[in-house]
Amino acid sequence: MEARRDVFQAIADPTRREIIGMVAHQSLNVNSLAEKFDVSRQAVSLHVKILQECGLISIRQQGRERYCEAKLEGLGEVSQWIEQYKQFWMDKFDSLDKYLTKLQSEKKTDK
Amino acid sequence: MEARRDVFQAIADPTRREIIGMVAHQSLNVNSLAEKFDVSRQAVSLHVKILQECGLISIRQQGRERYCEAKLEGLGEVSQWIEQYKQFWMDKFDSLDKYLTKLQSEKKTDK
DNA sequence: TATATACGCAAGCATTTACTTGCGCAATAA
DNA sequence: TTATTGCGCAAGTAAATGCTTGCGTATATA
Repeated sequence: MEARRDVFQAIADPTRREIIGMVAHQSLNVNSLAEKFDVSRQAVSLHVKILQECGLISIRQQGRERYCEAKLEGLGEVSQWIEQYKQFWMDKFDSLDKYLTKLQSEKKTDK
Repeated sequence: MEARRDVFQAIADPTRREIIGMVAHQSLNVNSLAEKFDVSRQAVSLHVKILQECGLISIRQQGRERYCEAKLEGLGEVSQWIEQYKQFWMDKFDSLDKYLTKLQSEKKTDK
């Protein structure tokens, strides 16, 4: 698990996306983050490390605790990539809202 | 290689992102797509299959050829996910342009 | 100072991934 | 009809991924 990962890879994992979501609202140290998941602290710790390496979060050491803070700008690369295609499909739907509504109704099958 | 993949996973692979990029401009059959890459036709064929399963491209069978057409709406899920965080970091940069410029200069180290 | 807490490092393991090669089959061209 | 071409379906393989279980080490707390 030592390959150089990029942001696209980082957000491919649902657990990591969740971590980003949680940290986006408030900084959390590794342990309290780990408590929210079913996997071990180690597993979460590793996800955190990966996210950090990709520049999606930063760590603020405070005593023996390490607080994770979201660096959402790191998503810019993905945003940019998506953006270039957005217009292509937006035309077909006239408006984003229309599209989102559609997406929402399709998503009802998930989870 | 049989797990149910989602869109985030699909675009995590650079080859698949390239395929999307190519197909976004014009439909291409599997073989002409494969010619553009260093990997075997089979490998590309598999990527195509994955992209299709994730709803990012659709296949139009025409004789013995299978044309891949981009279904960029499939990126909506990712777009939506990114969008929710975009405001968070946009504030810090005032404008998208400013941000993109920054990203660009950082990217000079890549490839 | 002794003990508990927060974490990272590292080794081990089952899957998944990305590819490859070989084979078979239907559609087209000779 | 007989090659040839386009492509999917395995089967096999090396590497990557996600996770776990020890173990070690600072930093707090009793």
